[in-house]
Amino acid sequence: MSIPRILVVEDDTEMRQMLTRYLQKHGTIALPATGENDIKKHFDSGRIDLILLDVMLGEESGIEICSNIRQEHNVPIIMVSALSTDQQRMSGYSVGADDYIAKPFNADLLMARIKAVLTRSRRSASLTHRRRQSSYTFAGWSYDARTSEVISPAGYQVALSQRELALLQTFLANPHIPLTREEIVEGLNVTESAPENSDVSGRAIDMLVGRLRSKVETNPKRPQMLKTQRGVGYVFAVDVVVTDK
Amino acid sequence: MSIPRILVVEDDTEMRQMLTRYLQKHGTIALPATGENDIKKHFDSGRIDLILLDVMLGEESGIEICSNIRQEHNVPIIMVSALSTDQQRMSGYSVGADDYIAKPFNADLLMARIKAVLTRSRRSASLTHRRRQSSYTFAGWSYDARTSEVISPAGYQVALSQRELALLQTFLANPHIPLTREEIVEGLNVTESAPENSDVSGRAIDMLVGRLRSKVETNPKRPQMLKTQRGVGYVFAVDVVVTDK
DNA sequence: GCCCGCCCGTTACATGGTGTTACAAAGAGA
DNA sequence: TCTCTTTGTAACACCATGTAACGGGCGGGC
Repeated sequence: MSIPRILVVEDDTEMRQMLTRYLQKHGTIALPATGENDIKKHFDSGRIDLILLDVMLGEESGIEICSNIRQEHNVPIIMVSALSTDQQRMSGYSVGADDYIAKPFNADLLMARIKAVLTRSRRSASLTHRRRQSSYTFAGWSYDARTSEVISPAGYQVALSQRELALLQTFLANPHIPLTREEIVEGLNVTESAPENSDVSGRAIDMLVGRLRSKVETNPKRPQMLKTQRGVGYVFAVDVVVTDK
Repeated sequence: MSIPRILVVEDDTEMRQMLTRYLQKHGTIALPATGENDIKKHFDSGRIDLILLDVMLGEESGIEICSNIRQEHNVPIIMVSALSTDQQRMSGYSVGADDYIAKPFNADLLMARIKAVLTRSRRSASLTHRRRQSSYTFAGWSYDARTSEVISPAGYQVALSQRELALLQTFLANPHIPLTREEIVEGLNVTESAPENSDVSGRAIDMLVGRLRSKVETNPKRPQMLKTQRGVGYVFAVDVVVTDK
């Protein structure tokens, strides 16, 4: 892939300059924009790989802009905001943002998330899936990606940790496909928009799978869903129904 | 596919109305029915894509109705019931229900299952997208490739290792055909999505066959199914019935 | 700031699957 | 029947994986 072209939509001049400089220093092309009109111009004049969008743009609402962009383009969007309540986060995701980051943010964290989103969209066909507000059903279980709620066939809500959720999501995106441990790690890095989890060591995935099994398998000793492929990795061995909301 | 037409068989008026309204809101055509007579009328008057069938219908037994329908039509059936014990579930499946859901149920979950069943039946209609989701029957045994379950004639589930399963699958795909050890190794490499098992050494297949025999032959000393072709290899010497799901 | 609890990776050990080896048993041919 | 070859079987060893226990790190509450 060529150098990523990132559109920085931010009305505060200082902030905008800071961001563009930072992005350029990190090997990307940063295109400054202040509002919806600018965005359109940039779209007309060339490829855009990602949009960094401030939620509060004086007059205009970032949320609305995000929603508009989404209707026309399939470009990844990261929302940036001083507001970080779940409420805000929700409305960001609900209009199709791929990630959401709160001000003030650590610059390196931002870079990591940008990388994650770019990687994700590059391979969205294979390992990963867009983070949409889908809900999944599998073997009587249901998982709502929006609320991260996991419901057992008996109707109980099961509490999974973040990492376990990310693992589950990775499997749900690749049912019936044997995944190597490396692929799973990649999947986790993409699903969680956390700073690149180096995670080089060996058995961590095994542990994680074990812990997920203990929570979602009826009989963890004889797993029905999270099956081991000896010498390969793991497979999610049940059908998954995805319901877009 | 056109809009799915779903027959809702439920004697409780409130429940029936609730269900039909919900289904209609989700893009399906819901046809209300209260008993077996209604069902027949609907079958005569048009296409039915799926039946949602309450187990407890006052006088009539849903199980019986299900069984009757199955004898005449090949329509998918989802049983709905307040009883969710495994006992009940079993008798539901044993008369041919495609799924079983317990009251009270989450409406979205129900919708997801409906979608799953409809997708499944659509898939089986088109020859192209057939995965190896077949189930096999041979000499009283059954093997479900989807769940990898092997059931003995007596009804016991037999646990086979991955390699043994792959071997069984290889034989099931080539009944009555003598296979050399090399051909079997190839078959295993195809069946298992494992890294090319070089498997150069000699006797491994013999061992594998031996182990499979010890699990599926009544008298492993005098094998009836996995017969040895001296100087050649092995044959799977019973008829196999393949049932696509 | 301190303490507590949770997440999660690490480590060490247990378990189990699978190929190898060795030897016994069964066939085939002389 | 004797002998050679092929196959069956049990014991073993190796390695991938399962699992329990530990501990560092981090965030929340006081």
